[in-house]
Amino acid sequence: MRYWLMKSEPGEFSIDDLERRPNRTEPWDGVRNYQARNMIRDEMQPGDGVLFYHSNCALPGVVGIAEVVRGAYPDPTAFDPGHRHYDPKSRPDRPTWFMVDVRLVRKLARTITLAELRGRPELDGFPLLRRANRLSVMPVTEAQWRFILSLE
DNA sequence: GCCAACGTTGGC
DNA sequence: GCCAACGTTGGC
Repeated sequence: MRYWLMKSEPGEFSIDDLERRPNRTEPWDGVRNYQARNMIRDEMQPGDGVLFYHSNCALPGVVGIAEVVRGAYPDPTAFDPGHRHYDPKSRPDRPTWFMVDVRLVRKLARTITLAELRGRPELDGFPLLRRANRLSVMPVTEAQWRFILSLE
C-alpha cells in the first residue's frame, strides 16, 4: 500500500464536497498531466492512503484523509466534446486519461498548512514543497505521511 | 528537434 | 491581481 497527496481547489471541489457525496466517494476526473496520469494509471491501488490538499485558496494545506477505493479506469470526461476537460486525442478504444475513485476517511481537526510544512527537515525533498511544484498528484512516503499527520 | 509563444498553476 | 515556473503547442 502506498500514500499520495492529491490537490483540489476548494472553489472547485472541497473536502466538504467530498463529505457530501454518496458514500463520501468521488471519481477523481480531470487530471490532464502525464506525470500525474502515470501515477494514477500505473501505481495507485485500492487501499492507498490519500492526503486531501486544498490548493489555490486563502489557506492552502492538508485538510483530510481519503483512500483510493477503485483503481485506474478511463476518464469519461475526456470523451465528451461538451465537457470542459474534453480531449480529442483520448478515445474509448485508446484512452489517454485515467482516474481513480477516492473516498473520504475523515476530515482533519484543522488545516495543516503549507506554511507550517515548509522548512521541516522531515519533509526534505517532498515534491509539494519544491519551488513552483504543479503536480496535482504526488507520492508521499510512509515517514512523510506519519510526520504530516502528527502535526494535526 | 528546436524553441518561442502561450496557457495554466498556485502561492502570495 | 500579480507573476514565476512550468508544460504544451506549433512553426520552421
